[in-house]
Amino acid sequence: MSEEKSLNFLEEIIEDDIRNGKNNGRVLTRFPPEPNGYLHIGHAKSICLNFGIAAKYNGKTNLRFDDTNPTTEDVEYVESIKKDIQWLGFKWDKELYSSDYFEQLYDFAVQLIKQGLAYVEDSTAEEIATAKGSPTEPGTPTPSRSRSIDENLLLFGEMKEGKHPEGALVLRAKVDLASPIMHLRDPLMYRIKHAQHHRTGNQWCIYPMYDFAHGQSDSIEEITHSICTLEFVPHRPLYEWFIQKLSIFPSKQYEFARLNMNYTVMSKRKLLQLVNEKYVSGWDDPRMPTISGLRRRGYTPLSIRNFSERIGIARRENLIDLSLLEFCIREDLNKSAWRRMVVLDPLKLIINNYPAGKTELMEGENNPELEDGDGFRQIPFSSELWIERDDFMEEPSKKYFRLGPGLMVRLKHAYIIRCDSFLKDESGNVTEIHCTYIPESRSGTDTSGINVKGTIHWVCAIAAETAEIRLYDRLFKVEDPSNEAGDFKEYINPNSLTVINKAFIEPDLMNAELEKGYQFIRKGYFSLDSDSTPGKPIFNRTVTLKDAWAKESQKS
RNA sequence: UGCCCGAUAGUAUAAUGGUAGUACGACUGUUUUUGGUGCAGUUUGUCUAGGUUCGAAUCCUGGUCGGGCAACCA
Repeated sequence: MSEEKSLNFLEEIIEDDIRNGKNNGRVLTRFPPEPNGYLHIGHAKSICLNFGIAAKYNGKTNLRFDDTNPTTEDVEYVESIKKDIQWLGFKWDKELYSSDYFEQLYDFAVQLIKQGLAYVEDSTAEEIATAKGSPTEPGTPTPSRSRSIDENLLLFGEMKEGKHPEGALVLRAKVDLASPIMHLRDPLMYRIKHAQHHRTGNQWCIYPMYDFAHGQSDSIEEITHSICTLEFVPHRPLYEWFIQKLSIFPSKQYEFARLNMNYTVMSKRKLLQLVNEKYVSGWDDPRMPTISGLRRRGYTPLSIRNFSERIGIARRENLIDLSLLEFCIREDLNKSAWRRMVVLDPLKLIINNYPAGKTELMEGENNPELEDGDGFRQIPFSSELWIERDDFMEEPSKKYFRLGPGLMVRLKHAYIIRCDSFLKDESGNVTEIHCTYIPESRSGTDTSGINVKGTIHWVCAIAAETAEIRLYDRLFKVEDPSNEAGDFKEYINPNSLTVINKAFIEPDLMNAELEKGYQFIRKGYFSLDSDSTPGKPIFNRTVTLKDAWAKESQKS
């Protein structure tokens, strides 16, 4: 029937597991964000993967907040993360928190101490680091390593009870200080933090490290396939070590390459800097690669899901072209966005032979891609119009299909006109152009027999409303700002935002709705910004249309 | 210089020992009342040197290149 689509390597693993009856064919994944920032397009890839792959194999996905570091986390982030996942169109099975397991994790730690596999360390962070050795030299034991089990139990209990200041003691796993895998050189399991946790408050003053929380949480939930990004590959031996020593459910970790995209940054640390240092207006600034930023910019959930599908899943490092994301949103919006006419850079056009004061209503389909145009709207027309300044050239080149002295164009949804003359101000700028219209050329009932090459958009000067338009360009001037010398912020594109205070919009756009895409004909896709107030719409440009003319004219 | 990943067109991603394909990009033509869309087509690739094999992108060995690992972050 349908074309067999090739599987990515994770799907192959899962199909293999199902064939072999592993976990009785059960598939349970999890999406485990730390609530210390907003989700970005890279997380969207992971969300689509985790939720998508589970759904494909009749499994489920838990949402688990990996909240083991109270000093960086906040409920604001928890709420934004939940909203973004739902907006993308996914439903989690259980909403869970690593902090739900603090008691259980503590018991696990006690168990390991009793097994002689964990000890309380009293060296400083620097001393610990030094004693770990280097990749080419083995580490050396600290005096704490030989502490008795009873003393370890006593001290760990004291840590929990808050008898020690931050930094005084940590709990370490006793693995192998000579391991060629640095991660196995007695990693930290617990540290003291006298901090307020966003869920457990002051109940705890010791917090498990990632390595002692993540795998165990997976295991407690009986996650079958714990999918994470490549930077966790070195953690896998430890992940397995803890599970084995604790004799708990053997969740398995698999890694794929995280998404990198050119002309932006994708680390929460850097995104946080952009927000805190006011390079952008917030996490949802339309220039941000965050899901909330893309939403505000006008991206649709479908476009992001399609994007995630197209970029694929592999273990190779990648740098995806922004143009692919743009293709995905154009593809979706072309099929769904209502067409409207807006003049961004206005020039007055007067039709000399059209009766002054007369108005007509022209009819325009909402979307020519859809059946019956997806309905129609009325567009007022009169003898005075606004057209785009770059749709007129005083001395047009050969390939220019628009207006110039003596040239004819079609006014979209209206008449064919011919340019007769134009006016200039004292500094040489064109201020007004005068035309003649062909009465029998009206759209739909054209009997003029005239063919013109160009069609331009316009807005009736009498009926026009106005709006603020925000145009966005890539946030960075270079493809990979993190890879450049110096601070990545030096490479921010100073022209990433252009504000047009007063654009002329056709009246129907006063009814524009949030999170609905509009195509401003010949200009791009736009959506209403949440800063809009009644009677004062603000539009964000989601993405331009492909513009073959811009390329053509750049050549010369 | 210890350990671990990885390497297929500009960018991604398939081919699971048997014709190197697909998408985006680029380019050409065509349609079009959006220089948009659609349609048709062109272009460019298996890191390298050996080996195994009738046959290698795929398996083996060496090399090269790229990335990661020594946070009281996740």
